[in-house]
Amino acid sequence: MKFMRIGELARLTGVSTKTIRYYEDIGLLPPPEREPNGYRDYDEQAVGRLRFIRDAQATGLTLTEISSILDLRGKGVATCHHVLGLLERHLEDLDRHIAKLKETRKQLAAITERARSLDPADCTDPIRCQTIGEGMALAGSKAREEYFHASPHDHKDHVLS
Amino acid sequence: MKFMRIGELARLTGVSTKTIRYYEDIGLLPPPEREPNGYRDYDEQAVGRLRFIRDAQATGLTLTEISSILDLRGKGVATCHHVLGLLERHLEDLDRHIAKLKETRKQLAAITERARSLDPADCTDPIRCQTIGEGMALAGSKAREEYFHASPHDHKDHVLS
DNA sequence: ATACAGCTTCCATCTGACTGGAAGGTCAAG
DNA sequence: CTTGACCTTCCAGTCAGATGGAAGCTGTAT
Repeated sequence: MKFMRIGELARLTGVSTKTIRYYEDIGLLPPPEREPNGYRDYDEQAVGRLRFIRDAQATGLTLTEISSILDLRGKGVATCHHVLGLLERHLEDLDRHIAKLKETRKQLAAITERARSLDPADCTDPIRCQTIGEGMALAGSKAREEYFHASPHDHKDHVLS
Repeated sequence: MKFMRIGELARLTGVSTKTIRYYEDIGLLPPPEREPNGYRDYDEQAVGRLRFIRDAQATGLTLTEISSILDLRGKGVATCHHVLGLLERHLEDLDRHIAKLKETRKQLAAITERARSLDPADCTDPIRCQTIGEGMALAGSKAREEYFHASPHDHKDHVLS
């Protein structure tokens, strides 16, 4: 029964084929059926699983942790308790994390407010902008853009022009 | 004027001495004064800065980005509107991220609660443990409706049935 | 005087999560 | 029958963010 190949799965989930194979290598995705020609053949469960991986990753779980959650299948009581514990711990982490985010957001907002209140005419000195922009040219990690689902345009566009 | 050595700073912030030196290497922390014997001598500003780094890092900012933000704060200069734009985007990202985390937290909490409320003795059914795993998947992905439209409004049938 | 904790630099190594590229098989369209 | 888009494996490289260890100095306590 043919469902979809790796490229289709990649398109549906936004995860690259490279990464999908990598997930299979590390045991995060089960090896799918193969077509007679050797091509991977995924069912639609794989889509859900892959999307869950993406979402869980965004809440701060590592791939290893996600793997242990997904590996539950048929493992019985111990795993059940294990995962429940994992979940509870993660909830606490999440609460702490959210609290910190709010606090830091406040600080960042203050910095932004101060910057905004300065005279825009001061922006005529390229050296100054360059100084501030240094390191920002290096900023804009791809991983983070995924994490925040930021708009696709590069941070470099905003630096030094 | 002697304030504190690297070990004390590490204790106050929960950041290892190794990591503190590493942050200095990459320009995230300014080189501190030195005692006559060559030991690093930090003032209490360093504590705030290091704590800010930790918090900002927890929001998903890279060390490079944190560095540029700290430069902006430290110099008090710069009404480079591009930098301002970057900061404002960070804020928007943060708001989205916080909102997403809160929602995920809520869903995870619901699933955890249901799992916890089971009689532990009932946890002998491997299928049930398996369905906890599936429930997890439901928690993370709203887009999943596309694939489980069969009973989109009765999640309980998918979770811990 | 010697032990010991704590500091120094320098350099190598690790982990997590990918990402790239070579070398080659598959298959429908032109 | 070749082109081009996909697919395969395998292995190496990258990047961020640390972490470990060697070799050696400092300063206090027994």
